[in-house]
Amino acid sequence: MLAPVDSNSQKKMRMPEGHVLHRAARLQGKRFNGHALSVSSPQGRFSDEAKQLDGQTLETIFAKGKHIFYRFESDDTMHVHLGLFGKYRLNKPPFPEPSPNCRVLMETDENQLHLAGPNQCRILDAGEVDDVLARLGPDPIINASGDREEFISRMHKKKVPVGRALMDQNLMAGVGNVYRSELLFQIGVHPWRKANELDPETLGELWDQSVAELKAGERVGKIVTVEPSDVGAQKRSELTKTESLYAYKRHGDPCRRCETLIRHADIDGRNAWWCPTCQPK
DNA sequence: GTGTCATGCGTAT
DNA sequence: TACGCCTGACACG
Repeated sequence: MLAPVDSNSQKKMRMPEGHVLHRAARLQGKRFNGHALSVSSPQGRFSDEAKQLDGQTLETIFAKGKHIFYRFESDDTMHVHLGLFGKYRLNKPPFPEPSPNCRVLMETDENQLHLAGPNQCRILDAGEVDDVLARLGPDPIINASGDREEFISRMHKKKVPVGRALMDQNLMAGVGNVYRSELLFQIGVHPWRKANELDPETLGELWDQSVAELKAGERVGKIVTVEPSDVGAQKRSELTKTESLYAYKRHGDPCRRCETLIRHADIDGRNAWWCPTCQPK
């Protein structure tokens, strides 16, 4: 079981939009599903709950939107929402010391999961899990049968800017501030266009683009929306860090397609970015 | 060292 | 609309 020192990679997962949680569920599930876990809370804020879970077998990990659920053999389910700051680390032996703010530490002999800074971390029963899931709109990474139509239907009733609607987790679960700007750029829609004034084809295109981009983000572990040809590259893997996005945080920089300067403005307290030429009002 | 900002969201006013 | 909550990176003096 001895591992070379440099293989103890601390896989930090950032950017807590939906793709991060689905990726976390997949990667963590491979390591922990079906195992009896040692569970503790070095920080102390989850101590009672950790005792309740300690020694139980984890049955499954699943995600919807930005929420992730760990169902144990007792049917107790740990529910985590990372918020802005929450971070996971997956460690291999020899395990590092947990940081003082480590809310939850889950271990087998082979793997350690370190969770710090979550917005929410609590144990739910089956009914409470259903309540959380029911609050969430269709998730493009799950993309279940009928979700596309459901999304179009929900959006079509909203007389609010589409830039606001996209952040409403009840309309579509998993999109955050980065994907909001990127998806609207990709389909050429200005963030202030009213959701209910977009035609069904455009809303369908928005759903399809969300499916494609969030699934790609889940696979790669980061948000990369730029088509390589728009920056003179051959494939996405050749893009540098600063080349990966079209609009997000690029105000004052030229659009990658038309060179118009990217603009930004506050929508409900969060910045949104767009190209005034590619996304006409 | 201090202040600010951030890829989120719930509650109070 | 404001605030509180969770934390870390960065700019600034």
